[in-house]
Amino acid sequence: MNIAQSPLIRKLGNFVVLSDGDLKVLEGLHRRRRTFAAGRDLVHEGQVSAAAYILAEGWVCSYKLLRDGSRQIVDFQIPGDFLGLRSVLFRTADHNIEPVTEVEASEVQESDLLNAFNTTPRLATAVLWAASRDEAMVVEHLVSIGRRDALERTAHFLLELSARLILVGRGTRAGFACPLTQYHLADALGLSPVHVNRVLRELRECELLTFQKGQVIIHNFEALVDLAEFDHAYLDQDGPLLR
Amino acid sequence: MNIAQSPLIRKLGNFVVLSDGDLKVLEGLHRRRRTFAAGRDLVHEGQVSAAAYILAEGWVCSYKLLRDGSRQIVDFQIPGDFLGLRSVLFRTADHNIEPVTEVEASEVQESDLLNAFNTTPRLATAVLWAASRDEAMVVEHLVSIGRRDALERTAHFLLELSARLILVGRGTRAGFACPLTQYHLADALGLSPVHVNRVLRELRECELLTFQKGQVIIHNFEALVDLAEFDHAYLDQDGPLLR
DNA sequence: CGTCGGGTTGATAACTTTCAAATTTCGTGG
DNA sequence: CCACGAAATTTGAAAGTTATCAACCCGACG
Repeated sequence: MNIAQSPLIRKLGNFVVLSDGDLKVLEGLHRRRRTFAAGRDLVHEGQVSAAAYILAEGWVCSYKLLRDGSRQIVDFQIPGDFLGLRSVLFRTADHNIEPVTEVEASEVQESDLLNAFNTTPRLATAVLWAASRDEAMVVEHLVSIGRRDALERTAHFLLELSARLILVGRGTRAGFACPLTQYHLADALGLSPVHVNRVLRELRECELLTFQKGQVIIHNFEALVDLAEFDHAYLDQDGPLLR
Repeated sequence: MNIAQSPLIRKLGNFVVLSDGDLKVLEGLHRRRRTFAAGRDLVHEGQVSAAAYILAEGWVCSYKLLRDGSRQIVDFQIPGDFLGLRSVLFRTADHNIEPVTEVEASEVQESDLLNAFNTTPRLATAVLWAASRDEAMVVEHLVSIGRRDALERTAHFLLELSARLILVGRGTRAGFACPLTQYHLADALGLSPVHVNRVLRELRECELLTFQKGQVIIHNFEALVDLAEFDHAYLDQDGPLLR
């Protein structure tokens, strides 16, 4: 794959203008490509992990397991996202990571990462930015679960996914391919799978969006945004901020 | 106040051993002390803010407001915590900050902060650590709201507060002073104030803990930890990690 | 005193889960 | 290409948890 097509570059390009030098360094991080099978945990809680990953293809989710067997998915990562940045800096993973689909990712050693940051501060800024965006997403997720009802919450979640996918060229306002099951949605949204099903039906019947057969089709973007009180300021930049 | 008593230093000291040089730099950050009245927002969403703060005395909360007037408190900050680290790096606040009590805080300019980091990398590590811990707390909060029922959730929240307060010398395993109202709890836990009241009653009647008149008294620490599935690994270090 | 911000309680309503079962989809081997 | 079994989706009914509404109480404070 041409480096310029990489979803990471595409994403970072929304935040900062990357020089040829930046691109070269980024390319360097993309050696050591690895593939992971769906379903088999990539990282488990408590694991003393060595590497971070840049997701090139496929989806993963970060989650925590509770004693009673229920789980809470904290976040999904899609192409262009970092995996385990924090685990690298702090040596121990505080959550599990499961590939939702087969995944291709570049393994990044701690030293290479720090090196890249030292060489190209602009890159460091961009990555920090991305990390900060991820944090903002977790906060927004928290707000959703705490104060939005199931319908709003689901709509918000799918809109956020949509915005993120558009940013890496994997979706449009009309919809996107989505490998998640209703169980994934349930674990992410803090709902039961059965209720997720009903909510999806309602969204469909209101002609807001359809989620079927791995496809999300957005019928009425405006109405969804309004329903979910979705504010994409925290995801979308209106063009690069650093030039 | 003697600098050695500062809650920030006390907290960071749990993560890294601070040299005299580190302490000196930290002390430098503590000029420009300011006081804020309870209830009047310190930062509001969208504000283009300039400074971060180190909380010396009092509690604040970070929250988001929804259209229907409900709010979700994302986190509380207690003495020794940083305020608005992210807003400084990214220029715009994505949430509101309200003092729960009267607050004393040291204003820190972006430049001073970056300067301190450059001078004393160990300090930068410690602060990063603290920031990372905050992130882990938000994640744990998310899990609570998503997958724990009201009782477990409340217990977990109060245990976490307890652990944090102990770390800065403001509490013991037996309890702590807590200026929060039941409304604060409700907004943090994603519950209604009425239900919080009932939950607190139940915790009291089960002789687990009492929350009354601004005091949290922990009657049965073990049972609470078990009920809440509380794992303080993410808060407590078993002694400093960097020497 | 009267008001106001908390706290407390009961009754009812709303939302979501759980349980159970049927149906559809999808990957794999025949 | 079809059959089969497992996984995912769908639906109904009943139960459970939490929210809402409506009072009432109490102590602080002007």
